[in-house]
Amino acid sequence: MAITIRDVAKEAGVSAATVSRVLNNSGYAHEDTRKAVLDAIHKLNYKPNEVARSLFKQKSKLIGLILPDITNPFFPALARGVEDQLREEGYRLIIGNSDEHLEQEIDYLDTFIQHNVVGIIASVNEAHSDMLKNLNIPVVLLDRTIESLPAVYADQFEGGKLAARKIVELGCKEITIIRGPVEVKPVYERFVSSFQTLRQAGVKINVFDSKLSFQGASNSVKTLFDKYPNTNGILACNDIVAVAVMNEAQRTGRRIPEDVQIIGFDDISICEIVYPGLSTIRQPAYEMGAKAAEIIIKKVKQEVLPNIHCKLPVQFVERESTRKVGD
Amino acid sequence: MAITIRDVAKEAGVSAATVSRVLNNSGYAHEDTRKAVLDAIHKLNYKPNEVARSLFKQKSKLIGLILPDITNPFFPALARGVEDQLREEGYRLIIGNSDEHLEQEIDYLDTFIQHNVVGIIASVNEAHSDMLKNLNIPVVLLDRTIESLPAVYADQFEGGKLAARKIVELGCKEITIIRGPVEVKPVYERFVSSFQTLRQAGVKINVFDSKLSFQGASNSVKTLFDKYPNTNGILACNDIVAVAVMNEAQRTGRRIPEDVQIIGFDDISICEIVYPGLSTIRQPAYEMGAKAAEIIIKKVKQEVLPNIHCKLPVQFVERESTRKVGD
DNA sequence: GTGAAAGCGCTAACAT
DNA sequence: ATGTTAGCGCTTTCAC
Repeated sequence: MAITIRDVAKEAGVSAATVSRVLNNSGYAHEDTRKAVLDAIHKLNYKPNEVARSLFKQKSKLIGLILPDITNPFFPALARGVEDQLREEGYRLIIGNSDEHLEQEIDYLDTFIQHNVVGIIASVNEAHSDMLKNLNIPVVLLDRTIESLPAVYADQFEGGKLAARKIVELGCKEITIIRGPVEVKPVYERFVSSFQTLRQAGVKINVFDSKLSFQGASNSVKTLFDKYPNTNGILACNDIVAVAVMNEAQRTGRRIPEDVQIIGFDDISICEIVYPGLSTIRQPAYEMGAKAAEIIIKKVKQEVLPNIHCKLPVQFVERESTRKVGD
Repeated sequence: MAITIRDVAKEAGVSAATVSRVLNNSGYAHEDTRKAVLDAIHKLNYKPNEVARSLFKQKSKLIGLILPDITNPFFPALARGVEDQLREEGYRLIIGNSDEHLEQEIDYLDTFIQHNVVGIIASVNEAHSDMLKNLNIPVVLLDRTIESLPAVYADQFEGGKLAARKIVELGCKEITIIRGPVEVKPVYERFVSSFQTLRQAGVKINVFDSKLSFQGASNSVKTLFDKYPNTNGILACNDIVAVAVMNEAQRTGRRIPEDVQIIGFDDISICEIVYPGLSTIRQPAYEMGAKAAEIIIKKVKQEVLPNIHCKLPVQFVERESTRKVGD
């Protein structure tokens, strides 16, 4: 059917082993044979069968990626970072959405292993991470992390603090923190950090709960201003929720930022195109993905690193949903 | 290292061939041996090596998916549809973003083949589709399609017409169509259809160009109202552009929908959370992905279908960026 | 009904 | 410097 290494061997008048050697730059090969082989490869447009390679070597060029839900714009940004970095090194990505279901995570993990993936990058909740520890291939956690495994993530405490500080500096007196699901660690951390910071600042604090998804956020947020009509500063757990809040604010006749200031979290692309532009805490999602890919590649290449925890910096991105009172 | 079929065979006191038979429900197996084998499998937690299977059978359980850019929210919706449908049947997804670069598409295609994928789902521009025709595995085009290959897509002409009709019905007299890149076929088609429909309606038509991406749309759109200050109805080539336009409209002091009405295209999640909510032409992205997956599976199973072109319906989703004048 | 043997395409000893 | 051989884990004839 397809062209095999034997076809190339025949064409070049050598053995399959020789072709393999020039292909992999392993062992000796006379310059002339080398040329002949390369010519044959070119002529037949031969592409080695990765499956056969994988079977023999017990390792593929595949990396498994498990994400909660690619439909949430933060994750595609991570995924692109991973993919672009991986491609450079000849690796490919098998991707799986878990929808936060343990069962699906396990399912994907199993099939990743069955496909001889050489490494796994995953974003899972703490409670789900057990099976990741017993894998005998490298694992790097991304965004959602746990202590005992290598990880790449953004500085949630700093982010939470930054957001809180800003909203206080901006002059808000009654601040509502919108807390996402507490099972999602980074989201919980930013909440805690914001809360503590606000506490110290001595402002009035409200806590309001919301889902993270589009649908969920939109619903959750509807009662926000009924419950806290006088809130003039809002810290949202992510940008989606923040945009939903902006919507609700405007719907109830509030001006942004004059009446309510809003700060999001993540800096997904939407922030820049909504009106008014959404001020937010930027997580370098793409870079996080790329970093995770870089680490996994190093591990695959046996460069044994310590249990590395790579914390990337966040930053406040100022747009129009915030403005210093009096400016 | 990992548990192989031989381990199971030993455990069950049978040969590997027998294990294989019960595993695949092929050939005979005495009920008792069957049970013994199943027990052994369970006891050892054996999972067959898909790579070995793939090598022997010359076909894997992998499907390749090529998308322009997963960072554009329309595509994750497609991808989820594909993935969810595929998972049900035990298939897994290798995913690649092409960024519309022919080179990257070819690159991914090559490595898909090298990994023995059994089918490919792709969203590529017409000019890039040549190499897809010469593959000897099933291909289904998704969203961006060409005549000569099986395809799943939404009815762009109907969508374009619908949008145009609506904006006229709504009472707009000077309508601006924002045209995306003409190389992107569905985008071009909806433009043509809108344009024709508007033509027949005898309203004043402006045509304005924009990129499709967040960044691109945001920039492109900045001069829109300088150029057409009196436009009171806008047909955007996609929702991202539409939101960027809403931004620009509000920035220039226009009220939506009182001063300008805006209709987007796609119905991505953002539409629902922005303020005001964006009226749009809905493409059933998730269903499109699922349908493409369904077709590719059928083809993989040799159910030879004709060169199927599956056109899914679009619909107008009314939100707050449009309102009948006088209402 | 079950086992032995061959082979998918490749690579890594081991010979030569 | 190159070829021969064996084997990665699986499935499928083909004997029995």
